Amino acid sequence: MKERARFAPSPTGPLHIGGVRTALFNFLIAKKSGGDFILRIEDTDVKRTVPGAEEHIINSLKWLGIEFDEGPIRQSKRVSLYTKKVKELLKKGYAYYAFDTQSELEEARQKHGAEFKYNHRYRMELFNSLSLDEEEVKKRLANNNYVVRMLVPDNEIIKVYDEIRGSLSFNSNELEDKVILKSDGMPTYHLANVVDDNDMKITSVIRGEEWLSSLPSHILLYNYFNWNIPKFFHLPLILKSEGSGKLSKRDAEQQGHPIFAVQWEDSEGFKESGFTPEGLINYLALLGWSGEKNKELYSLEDLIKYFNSSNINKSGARFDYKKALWVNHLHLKNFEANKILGLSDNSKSSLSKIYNPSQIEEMVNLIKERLNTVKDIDKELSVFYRQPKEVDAIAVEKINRETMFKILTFCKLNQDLILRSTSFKENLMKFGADENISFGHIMKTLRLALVGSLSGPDLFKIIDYIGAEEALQRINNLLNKI
RNA sequence: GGCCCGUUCGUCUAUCGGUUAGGACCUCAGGUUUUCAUCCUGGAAAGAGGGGUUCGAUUCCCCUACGGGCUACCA
Repeated sequence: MKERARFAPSPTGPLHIGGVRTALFNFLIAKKSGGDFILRIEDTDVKRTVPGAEEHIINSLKWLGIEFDEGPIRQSKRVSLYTKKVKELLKKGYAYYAFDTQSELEEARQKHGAEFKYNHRYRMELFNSLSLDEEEVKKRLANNNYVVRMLVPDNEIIKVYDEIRGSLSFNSNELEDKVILKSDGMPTYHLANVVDDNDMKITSVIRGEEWLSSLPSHILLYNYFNWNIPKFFHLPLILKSEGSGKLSKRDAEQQGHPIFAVQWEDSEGFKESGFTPEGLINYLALLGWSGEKNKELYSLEDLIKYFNSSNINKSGARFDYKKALWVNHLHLKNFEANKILGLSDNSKSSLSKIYNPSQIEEMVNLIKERLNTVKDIDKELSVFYRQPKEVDAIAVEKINRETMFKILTFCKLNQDLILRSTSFKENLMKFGADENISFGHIMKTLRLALVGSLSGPDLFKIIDYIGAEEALQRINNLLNKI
């Protein structure tokens, strides 16, 4: 069966990785069946709508390659549909008007304590079209300041089924007569969500676990409308990496990792931190889902192929930045040289000024396996087109200046050795033996001269690419510094 | 507080009643390497607790504990 799934964020803030994972699972379930993935913007809360948030959500999905087949569909443009449906419920007696002010509700909560619920137990004590006489209702309705609440039956067992958790049941006494139409004329999530999912023929509702407790209310609504009930998947939450609770922007910042897919205001996203969409998606898929045995590397296509909703986990998963980086590394080192180059305009243009395409490809292949993030690309490739800006001072001290001086001077005085690079290594070894200097120190010194630090790809290959003259110049530079 | 969901190495997870409880990240020890990284080998590391059911429970049931979510005219 072809599934229709939707990602339905509200534009009250930027898209964080919890949302990304929800979007991803929706996308995967839809695509796995050859069906459609829809983006619906749930902008029914006018006050909380954040300018730019919708754009951020769309840009994030675009960067990630999670393409939607329909949308974005904005709920704010569909208000007449919702009011129509509310009228239907009103007419059938499944909903009623309520006039209670905030302070009246507050008073009731004070009076009855934590157990207060706007349902059969207290609704007749409050101000609504069920408790008030017809005259009064008419009068209050004329003021145009009311909400509509759904009528929850008293003491009924509501059975629901969640694809991840199995069958669940709730007693309707625990439910509230939830507001479905607000006094500003906008629907609440509960109503708009059910109406839209039905209207858009959504077959699988895949959302975060925070919605599980309102599922029975939604089921009630489906029944009131006499609609088919879709499949529900309530995804486990992504928890903060340390401490308790679900991941938030604050914790992410405290623990030193991004939380948004792409940059939002002054907060760097995964993109800016050097993640590839492939890496982020792969890691997020593994957070709450287990794939093939012993398979850790998945492209988006792989995920579509292997995804199996029965392997979605039940419990919340802690976000582990180190593992996320490792997964990202896995992708980066498997990328084609050209793709890696495409991720860094800076290196691409700098290299192409000096080298031919096949040389560049070899260089990229040389540094590929050293990459954890996209940022590392420049770091690793820069030795090929730029002299080191500064030299690792601690390393210099470790090796000992005098020794370094000897080594560098030897290179300077024997330039022809470098120019005839085939025997360079042998000569260096011989020099080391004569002067009683370890080969390790010689190599480290040369590396400091050429790269500026102690890490990097094969030294002799670097010399091959940058050429003897450039190498000598860098050796001279260091000689002048120490 | 109430309702709901969950609980296997530090972390992500495998196991669909019988396993030396497997893998990955992290970590530690070796090896390869001119360094770092990669890579390879190996080690340490787990069934929350208590009751049942069963010949046999990590697995099924119950209780407790702990964790999470919800408890708005927010989504």
